[in-house]
Amino acid sequence: MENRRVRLRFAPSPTGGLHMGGVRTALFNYLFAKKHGGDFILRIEDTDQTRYVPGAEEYIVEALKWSGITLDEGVSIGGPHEPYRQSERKELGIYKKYADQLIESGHAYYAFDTPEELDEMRKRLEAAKVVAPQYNSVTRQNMKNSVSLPEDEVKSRLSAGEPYVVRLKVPRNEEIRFHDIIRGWVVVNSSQVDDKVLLKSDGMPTYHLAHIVDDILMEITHAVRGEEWLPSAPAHILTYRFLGIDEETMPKYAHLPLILKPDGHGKLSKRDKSGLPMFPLNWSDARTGESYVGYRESGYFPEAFINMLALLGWNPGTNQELFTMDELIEAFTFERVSKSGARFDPEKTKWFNQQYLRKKPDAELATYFMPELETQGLKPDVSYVEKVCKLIKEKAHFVTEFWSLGHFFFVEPTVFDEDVIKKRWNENSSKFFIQLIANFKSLNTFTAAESEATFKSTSEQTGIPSGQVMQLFRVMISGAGGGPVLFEMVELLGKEVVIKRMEKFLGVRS
RNA sequence: GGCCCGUUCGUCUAGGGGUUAGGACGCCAGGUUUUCAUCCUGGAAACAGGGGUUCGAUUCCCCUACGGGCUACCA
Repeated sequence: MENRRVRLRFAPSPTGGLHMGGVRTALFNYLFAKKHGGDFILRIEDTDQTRYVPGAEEYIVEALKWSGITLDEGVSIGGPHEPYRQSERKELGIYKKYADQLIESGHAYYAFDTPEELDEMRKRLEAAKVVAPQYNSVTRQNMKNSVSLPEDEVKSRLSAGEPYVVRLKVPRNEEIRFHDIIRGWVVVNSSQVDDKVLLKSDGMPTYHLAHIVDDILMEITHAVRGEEWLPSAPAHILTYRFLGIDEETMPKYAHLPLILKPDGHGKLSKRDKSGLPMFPLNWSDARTGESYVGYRESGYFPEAFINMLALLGWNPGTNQELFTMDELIEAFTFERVSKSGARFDPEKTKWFNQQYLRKKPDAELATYFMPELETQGLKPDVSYVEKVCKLIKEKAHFVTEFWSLGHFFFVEPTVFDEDVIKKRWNENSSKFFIQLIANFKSLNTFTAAESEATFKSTSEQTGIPSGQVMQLFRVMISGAGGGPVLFEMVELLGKEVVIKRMEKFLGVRS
């Protein structure tokens, strides 16, 4: 074990868009693999034909790519353990072979019960107030399977082609102990574990068999998954044992705490009242026709999204909160993953994005802003857009806010903040601004410092305090009462534009 | 119902037998920016409850409560 290459997999089932909880699971797998110089693998667990959703697999691949989680092996890129899709592996007879092995060694058995009979059994047990109504070492005796039925009947049913499932033969009363990297020792009595279906009647394996077989074959060293798997982990441990795989060789398990809804109760669902995206990318479900917004389309940077996710249920033990992917890889350990579920905070999520927005070079920001400007029918000079970005990025949380924050850098404002005008405008105002226009006109250069100095001197000259007119000035040239640093904004707009807007405003108002 | 997992400010969390229980988001106040935002400073804000163990428990143990998960031929 110690000298084996570290290999982790993310193994989602393509039953819909990958939601953010899934991305976090992928991320923790990825971080650990990379920290230990190992491999990160994407395997698709599409063993449930009835829940397959077209496009889901492609979505998963794209979402991981956008998130900056790169694959070493798996669906979409291939690798030495192909195929990476369980439906295809099933065709190879891989799972059947292991199921047969378990039957031969007496650790699994055939069961011929119909869904109706199973249903009936559960109802009967419930009516009898049985504490744990399940298919297990006790109840299997009364069902139709190769444990309860005479051998020749089993043979004839089998040869008649009667549908069957293969079930794990869980022992009666045995203590199952296993070590979880996050939770420590977990002890469960085998009487709490039911005889899980390993192979379904359509020949497909269930998750319980498939993930184990594939983890063995793909030489997975650590199985990291959500807490919802904790109750079935004892069955998985048992299966490894029955397959003759010792504790040292089987993957180490780590069960991650769940991500909880930002408001209300329960684990994260597909849609949330908070209005925050639950998916990394936009997702429209071909099956249900429903669509969901993504973080990407809502203007989040993948770095911010990942950073936020990483800190949900994990912390570095220091005060550092902003991490690049490389820093996360460096700092990540399972010991610092918390045991309790984490509810995520929409406000903090926005804050992360803001932090990244500020760090981005203006030139990069401009490339994000440019397409928006083009859809507005504008063809501005790139260097001008960069300067605009420099000024407005301090005000924004998202690039998607740039247009509403900075449209006046490109087009004349048409709406003006009437509240500010009502509050500040008086009989002195036009006097001040007429003088200001005259003073501006005499300026040869129009830097922020010069326009500001001129503004002040005009205030002295007219005896009108600048506090009374400054915000009005802002409204005149931008329409809004708030915005970027005023005189920087003035410089960028330029003398001609500023004067023109002031004159126009005064013309209309007075 | 049963089983499993969990429980530190509103939220994410650090800490750990003796601490002024630390940080971040958000919130509030003051300062800067003669405006807004930014920024700076400060503030309010937490160990679920009850029993033990101990000189001393938020920290260790037990119980209760609460929260979450699972309880399919779904993953």
